[in-house]
Parts: sequence; structure tokens; C-alpha cells
Amino acid sequence: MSPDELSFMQRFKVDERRVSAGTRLLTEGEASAELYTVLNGMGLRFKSLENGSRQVLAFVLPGDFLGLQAGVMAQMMHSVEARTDMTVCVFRREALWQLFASHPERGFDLAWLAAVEEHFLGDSLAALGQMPAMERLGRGLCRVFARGEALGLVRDGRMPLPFIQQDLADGLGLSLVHTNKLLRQLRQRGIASWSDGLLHVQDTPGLAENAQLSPDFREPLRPLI
Amino acid sequence: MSPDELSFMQRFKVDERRVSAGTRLLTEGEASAELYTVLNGMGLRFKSLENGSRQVLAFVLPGDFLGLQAGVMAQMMHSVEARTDMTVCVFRREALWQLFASHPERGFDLAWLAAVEEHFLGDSLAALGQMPAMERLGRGLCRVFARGEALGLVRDGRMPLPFIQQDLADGLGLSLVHTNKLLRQLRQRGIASWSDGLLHVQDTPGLAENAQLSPDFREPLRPLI
DNA sequence: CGACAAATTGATGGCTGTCAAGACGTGTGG
DNA sequence: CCACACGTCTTGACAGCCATCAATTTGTCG
Repeated sequence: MSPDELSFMQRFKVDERRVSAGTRLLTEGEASAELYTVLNGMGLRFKSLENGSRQVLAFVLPGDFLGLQAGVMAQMMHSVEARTDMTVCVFRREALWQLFASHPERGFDLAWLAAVEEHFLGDSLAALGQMPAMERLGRGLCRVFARGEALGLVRDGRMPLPFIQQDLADGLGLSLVHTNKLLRQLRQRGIASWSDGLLHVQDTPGLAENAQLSPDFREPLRPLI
Repeated sequence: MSPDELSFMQRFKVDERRVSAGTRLLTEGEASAELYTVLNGMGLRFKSLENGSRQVLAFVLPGDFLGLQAGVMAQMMHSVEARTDMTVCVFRREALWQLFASHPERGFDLAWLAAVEEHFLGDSLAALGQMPAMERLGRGLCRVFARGEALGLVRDGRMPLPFIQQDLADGLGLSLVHTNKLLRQLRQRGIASWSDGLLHVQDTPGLAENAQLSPDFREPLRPLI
């Protein structure tokens, strides 16, 4: 690490914190004085609708950066909740402004991050709008599995995926019941299985195609700090 | 305009250009040496799937900034096409880098823009995933109408909306036929009408609720330059 | 006038949501 | 130790929203 980056970290006084499963890290509609980088554990990004339903925007995995929206805009446009115990790297919102001023190239990284998030959402939007249920599921499982591989979370062909079926259903825009039945099909056909919090995905060409994995995103996102 | 901003514009040598309806401004998967700000006319952002279907991500209206993704990432993650003749403000990609270096506060604006786009996509994702067809349509019409109002495009309660029903259907994740039938219902019930490229939306509380308009986005996006 | 894109409308079917019930595991209190 | 509540997963039956197919109309352009 260069002396420059070292001083940078000290200046912004990065802090580490543990949060337990179920903790609401960021809330839709609220500002946040803190931003986070996930070091450990998993969570959910989601939006709540007034009819009571919920749209899961993404699974939060280690390395993810949380709160960029609140840092740049006035408020968060979605909530983030821990699904397992998590370890996060905390820093204050003011750091963002100083970051842009003193380290323009890092500011560029932030815009890059926002663009990447935008890409993921656009991809998901196309999936929800144009693909039938089974393909959406295949794409979703394949994509999270690819992220797991990139992060080194896969052992013996399985990666931990500590969510419940309702979380996945809310992310795919499907009902819980239908999601369950599709998962059974994938299990019976030996394509993918997800039980006891462990996901296994057979390296099937069909699934990979459904997932539309662009090479860019097999690499982990570069951590901000 | 401050002397500072003036010199800024001169340095990046902003150029104006006219493109005709149907022109592909940006292409998914390709890099772009140019970025655009829309001065006039309308277009579409969309993603193409290999099964031949298309997901419209957003309608492009005057004031929109195009190509941020290509500017920050290696390539565009969606395409942009002109639906009418357009006038755009052109500048080169290198300007982005220099922008971050020499005008950090402008770099911040770009991150802000990316975050706003991300918000819109997240909102649309929730709509596609969780709302039935009629609510999606109501929300979509109401939202574009609100943008039109903010831009001063509304006269006598109508705004120009030079798209075809297929465009709207591809944006809502609905079939063309169903979209057509829903539009008829809205027309017959006097809630909203869209024909001959003119959109009229009755100021109905129900529709407004469906649209979930947050106050932030009744204001026009601040143009970059 | 003919070709074409776009809008419109009806009939039909299927994908997927909803309802309902049961199985299984876990934690809690009696 | 057992009964009970609770969350999650599972499975079947049924209904309905919406996609698909097909045909007609309208307007535009060459």
C-alpha cells in the first residue's frame, strides 16, 4: 500500500463493525451518515411497496458497497438488511465529498461503482420483463453462483446462500409457491439444488446462457478501500 | 454563467449535432467515444435479449444524459436510439476523465446522475416484479407525464409522446395486445388517453398513487453543462 | 392502388398466482 | 419431557391474468 493511500485511510478513519442478522443497515427514504463495505456475511437490498409487497433488488455479498445512493443523493432509494451476522467496514458520509475533492481518481471509481450497479439493475429489469419464470430462476441462481465463485465462496461445488425461498421469490417477481416448485424441478433434473443454505449449480450450458454472464462480472468488484 | 464554467465549456469544446429518427446513438456492448446531452427530441434506452425480445429501460427526454456508462465502464450496457429527430450536445469521452480531475464537484454531479438512473431502474424493477399490468401502466404513464410537466412539454393538458405502443409494452414487460386493451380501458374511463402521439393524463389520485412519484423527480434533472 | 406499419378487437390457452393443507425443525413454556 | 407456537418448506387443486393467435381497420408512403 502506497504512503498516499495509507494517509487516505487514516484521514477518513475507517472503522470496523459487527452487526447481527436482521439488522437494518440502511432504510429507504432516509439519509445515512454512514456508508459500508461488506467484509463478511450476507444481506438483502430491497424496496417496499405500499401494497405490502417487497422487491428484492440484489443479494448483498462480501465486497459490496452500501449506501452510495444516500451518499450522493439526499436519501436511500432502497433498504439494506443483514440476513446473517455481518462484518462491515464503516465510514462517514463526509468522506465521500472529500474523496471527490482530494482524490479525483477515487471519485471516478465511485461513479464506476454506480454505473455497475445500474447495469445489474438494468439486466434484472430485462429478465423480469422478458423472461419466463424458469429462465429467470436459472439466470438468478447462475449469477449468484458466479459471484460466489469469484469471491472464493464455493467449496466442493457448493456455496453458502443463507436466504429463504421468499427472498428469492421477491427478487424474481414470482410467488413463493411457484418458486418452490421450480426449484424442485431444477433439483430433480440435477441442474441446481439449494437446500440447507447451500447452493449447488451444475455447470450446464443451458443455465449459463440463461444467466447471460458477461465476463466483466466474474471478477470481484474492486473494494473501495 | 461564471467565468469558471465558461472556460470549462470552451476547454471541452462542446458541439451540437442533429440526428434523424431511428439513429442508433449508442450500442449495447460497444464503447463510445462520445457522450450526449439531449437538447431536443425523444428516444429509447433498451436492452436486447438473444431470444429476440427487447426491454425498454426508459424513454429518453430532453435533458437526459446519454453514455455515462460507456464513459465510466468499458462499454454500454444498453442501447439508445432516437425515436424522433433529435438535437444532442456532443462531447468526447476523454472529457469525463479531465472533468473528474479538474472539477471534482462536477465529478460528483456525475456520480449523482448515475445514482439517479440507478434509482429509476430500481423503481421500475419493483413495478415489473410486484405490480399487476394495469398498475404498471398507470405508473408508467403518470411518470412520463410528470417528467413532461417538469420539462414544460405539457400544453392544454397534453404532451407529445412520439412512441408506439410496442415501445411502451416492451417497457412494461407486457404484450402489445394487452397493453393496447389496457390503454383502451384508461381512455374509456377518462383516466388517460394516448393517441396520435399525444398523451393526456387526468390528475387522478389513483393514478398518482400508482405512480409513486417522489417529489425529487418532479424537478428536471440538472443538465450537466 | 398496393405495400406496409400501427392500432384494434375477439377467441383461446397456458403460465403462474392464490388458496389450502401438511410436513419438518426449532425454540419456548408448562 | 412434552405440548405448543412459529417459521420454513412442500405439494395439490383451482382460478385468473395475461400471452398468443388471428383477423380487421386505419393511416401513410411510394
